[in-house]
Amino acid sequence: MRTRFHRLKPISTQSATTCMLQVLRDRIIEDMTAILEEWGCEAVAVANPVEINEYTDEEKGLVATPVAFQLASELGRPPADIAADLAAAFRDRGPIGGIDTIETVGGYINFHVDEAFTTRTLEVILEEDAEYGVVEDTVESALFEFSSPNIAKPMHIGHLRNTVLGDVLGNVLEARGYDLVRDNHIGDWGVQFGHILYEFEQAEDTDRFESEPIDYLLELYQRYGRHEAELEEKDRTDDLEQLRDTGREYFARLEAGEEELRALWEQFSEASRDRFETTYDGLGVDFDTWHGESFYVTESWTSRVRERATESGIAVETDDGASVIPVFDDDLTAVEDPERADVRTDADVAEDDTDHEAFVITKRDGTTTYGTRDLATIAYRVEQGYDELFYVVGSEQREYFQQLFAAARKLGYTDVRFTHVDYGLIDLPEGSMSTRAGRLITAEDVLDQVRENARSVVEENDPALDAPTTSEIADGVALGTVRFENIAKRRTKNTTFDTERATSLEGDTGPYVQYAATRGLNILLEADEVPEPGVVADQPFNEFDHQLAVQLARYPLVLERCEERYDPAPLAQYLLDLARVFNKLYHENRVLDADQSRERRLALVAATVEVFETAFEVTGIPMLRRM
RNA sequence: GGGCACGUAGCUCAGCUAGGAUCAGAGCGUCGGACUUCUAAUCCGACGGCCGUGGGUUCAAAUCCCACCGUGCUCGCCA
Repeated sequence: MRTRFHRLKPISTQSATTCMLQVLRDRIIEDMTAILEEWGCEAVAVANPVEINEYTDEEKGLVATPVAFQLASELGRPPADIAADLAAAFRDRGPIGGIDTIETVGGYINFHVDEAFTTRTLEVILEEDAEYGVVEDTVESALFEFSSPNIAKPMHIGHLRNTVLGDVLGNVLEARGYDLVRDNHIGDWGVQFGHILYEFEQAEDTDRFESEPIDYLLELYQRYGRHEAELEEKDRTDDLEQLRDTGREYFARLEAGEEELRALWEQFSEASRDRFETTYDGLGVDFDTWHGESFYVTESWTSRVRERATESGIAVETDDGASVIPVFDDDLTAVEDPERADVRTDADVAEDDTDHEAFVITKRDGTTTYGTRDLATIAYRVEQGYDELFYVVGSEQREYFQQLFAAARKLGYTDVRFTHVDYGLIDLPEGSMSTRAGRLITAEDVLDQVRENARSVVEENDPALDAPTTSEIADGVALGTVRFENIAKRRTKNTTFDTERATSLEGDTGPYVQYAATRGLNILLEADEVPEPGVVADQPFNEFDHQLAVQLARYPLVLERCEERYDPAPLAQYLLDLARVFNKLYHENRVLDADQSRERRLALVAATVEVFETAFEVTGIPMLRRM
């Protein structure tokens, strides 16, 4: 699915991407620093002295600085005067490549880019090809955990968001120089499997597992929930405890390795993984490893961290035989950061101390908890030698992860960086999702609905199209819709799921962006060859051409911003902008039959398609030949 | 109650990290225009907002600080 429809030959290979805007900004800052030093005002230097505007016009420069305002009180002169002097000083220092004129408007100093900037931008994109915006030197090796569905349950729209967000963010980090191992940390262990195993043994309809394994397992899970609820409702407290004990006992037997239960569990696990594979195929998502939680139990990592905790004295045994690591409030400062984290390495808890939480690593029945397995996972990953561990997990687990990281530091895992990439919850109009209550929308349901919507649009637009092509386009549009939808919002936002909106193909959506890219691609396919920007640089560009070139220049900065925020949303927003600007150009300008600008515009369109393709690879949005 | 997020047009959201200049933006919805042209899944226009509230910092605040209000999540020997 990540095929590129065309590939432009690289003219030269470059090790690192060139961001024209970055080059300009750095140069201007350099000059400005020198000037301010001459003036004796270097102390005024501020965090962000030079701004890059998204658009350029007659008045505003693409690059500008309001630094004169900051100097005004220092120098006791009006900003406009200072700006004029500064601009003159800039001019005296000689020309800046890519900058044409330096003008002032009030206290602003505007740097207007020239044609050489535009040409160079196009050249860089066409030369660097798929490497445009990419940082090639490896900065860090990291384990990147995302998706992580639970077996015996279907993937729902929450997993969908996690999976797409995680996959795209992973791509962003790789483009920014991270060496990632993607791990699907399957939720395949815990007392809930004791519950399911118990219900399975009680059930008389177990033959249904063969034909519809996931639905059946889900039903068993819900059955247990109903049994609990019934007893609770009737206030049969003793029976309820009895049921819970039994569930715990089944899990304890599973964890102890009882063969019969283990064999059943294997079947559950395998059926679930098969189903997940299908969903991931449809989404175009891949993992390097699928170590589930069970892996760390089976491979004795849980025992190892327990021993380590006990021997080092950071864990204490409670009266009823459980083992806990006390995590104090003070332990939680900057736990993610290996440089700044500072935790207590004893477990001396005064009788009435309340400034700590007990992080349980052995329950009183001897079994592991989610936390035990996560610590074991950290132990394993640290031994693998990663610099950083990423966790793409919902924000509802924020406090938990703080405690987990603190516990890991106490265990002596002090060199690795932890990053919890949290994101807002998705709930339904009727309330929060509940698998147990059957209140959920599955990922497959959403995909199917979008495919159906897409198919009917394709059939309406192009009734003569053959069936396979229709499906191919519909699938491509559906994937583009779902992937875009799940990354376009800032990740910290909560969302109430709206089926109509989430499956819509109109407005600020994936198909809008795909359509623009497809139009561009078709212009290229009509043209026989793409000229070199430098050779045709004397052909005229109008404002639409220039706006588009400016958008293209921004791309590397957008990727950088995505990395800084650990959020692909800025990239999605950028794609909307790029598509808008391109659509406008498409409407206003002719390319193939332009009088004087044909070749230069072809280079511009080629660069645009290149950026679309590169960004599509990052976001996993398919590039379509037609739609 | 403590902690963490979020609060911008009727609705869904950008913009906030690094405060700047018509910076109040997009989409949906509503109304009205544009296909003999490289695909109209497009484009253009109109309508629509004291940027939750109140203070503060600053030459300058949607953006930073404080307080408050509202919403969500969280504080399990669940995951």
